[in-house]
Amino acid sequence: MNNVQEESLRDQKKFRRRLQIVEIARGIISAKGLRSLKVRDVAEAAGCSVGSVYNEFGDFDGVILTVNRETVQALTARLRGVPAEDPVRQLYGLAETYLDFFAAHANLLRSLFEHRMEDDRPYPDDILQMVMDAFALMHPPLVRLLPDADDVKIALLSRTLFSAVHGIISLGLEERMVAVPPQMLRQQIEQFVDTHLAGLGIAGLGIAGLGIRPLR
Amino acid sequence: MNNVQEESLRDQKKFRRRLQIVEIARGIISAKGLRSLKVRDVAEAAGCSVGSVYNEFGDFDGVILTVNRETVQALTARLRGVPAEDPVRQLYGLAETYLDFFAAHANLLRSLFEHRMEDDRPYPDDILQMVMDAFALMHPPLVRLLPDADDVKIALLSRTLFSAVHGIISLGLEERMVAVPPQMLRQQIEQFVDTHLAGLGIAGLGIAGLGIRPLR
DNA sequence: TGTACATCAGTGAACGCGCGTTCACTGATGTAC
DNA sequence: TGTACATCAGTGAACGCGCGTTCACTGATGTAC
Repeated sequence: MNNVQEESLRDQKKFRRRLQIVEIARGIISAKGLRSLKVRDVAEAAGCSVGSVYNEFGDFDGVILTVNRETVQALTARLRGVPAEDPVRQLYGLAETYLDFFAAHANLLRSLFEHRMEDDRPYPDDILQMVMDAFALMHPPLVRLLPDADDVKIALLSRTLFSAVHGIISLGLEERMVAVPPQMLRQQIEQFVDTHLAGLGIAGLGIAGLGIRPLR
Repeated sequence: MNNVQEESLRDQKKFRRRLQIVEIARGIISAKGLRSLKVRDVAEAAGCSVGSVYNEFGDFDGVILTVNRETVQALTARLRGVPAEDPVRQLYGLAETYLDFFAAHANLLRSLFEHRMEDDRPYPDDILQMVMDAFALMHPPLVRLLPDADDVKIALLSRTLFSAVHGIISLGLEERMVAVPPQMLRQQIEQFVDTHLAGLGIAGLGIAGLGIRPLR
């Protein structure tokens, strides 16, 4: 018996179960949407009782928030992987990576943005912070492209770009109000970034034009 | 007794009750959000029984959809009121009017965009059509500004602009993920339109700049 | 190594509540004569 | 105008179901000696 902190058999099982529950919950949200997530379904699919879910997560919101937390983390990891050599390409890359991630995990992203807590409890700060950090990834390339702009303006611009791109993608993928065929979304996003950068006085990559070359 | 189609006393009462129910429901959605709308509350506040609500609307979705329908109608009316003399000013006007309407009726707009039907029944076509018509109001000014662009490109551009502005406003008003102080939202929208029009090669109004004049 | 006791995760039936929906009944309004 | 009957909106208690949550109990794992 060594004294190094070691996981007991109990703790290992508990940990595996926890992972299992989260995995199942994520699968259900991803496939059928947050509104279709039920404790009983999770418990059954995870091969345990509903009590165990409560044992591990306190309440059902705990499960949802864990999934959402991991969703931001995965998104952030993907965004961090965008090459940063060229700031213009980086901005395109961030937008396209967001699109790809959103398209692949639409219901997970919706869960992240739409989940409301019970009885007005506040949304966990760490998750909000991670979302902020994620779109702060636009700051460095923007600073490089607009060396004269101060921090406040960069921050505002990055919020604008994020919200705009988010709006185009989320309404676009919904296919309800704004009927854009999914295969055109990428083109639409590229066009958007192109035009917006041009408006900032930055020459874009000129992809998928309107027949109008920005800053020709 | 004349034969001209006249409303019976019964019909009048029925009609007033219907208006009353819709009015109450709108008030509740607007004040507390769609999720807080309950048949019993509506009936009590309207001074009738829950049965009457069902009598008039078939099911509860019927009430919600009626409110949503009137929301798009009100929005469209406001957007049609934007002066059309100058196409550039018209585009700014449409964006700002949308912002004002959204800010004043945030929960009604959210109800319009977020409401999902029970058991996958399709969302009523007339409402979807009205939303499409609303943002098709951008077409004429865009056509005037970009006479060389074909219809498809104009349509795509208007969808992009609508989604982007919608994203900026809806995330902005939510104050959760994207913490923009409400009084800055107007400035943010103006800046966005400014920059995007500049990117399209159109001189904007140059409001609220980044310290960078588009197409200087 | 073995035994006795302590701990604590796991269990799932039962609880409780919210809430949309129904339906047999009532009574006001409309119609016929 | 009055009376008798028909119609149909209005009523609200009761239904039914979904679903998050609890809790007394079980049994596996850990600890002490």
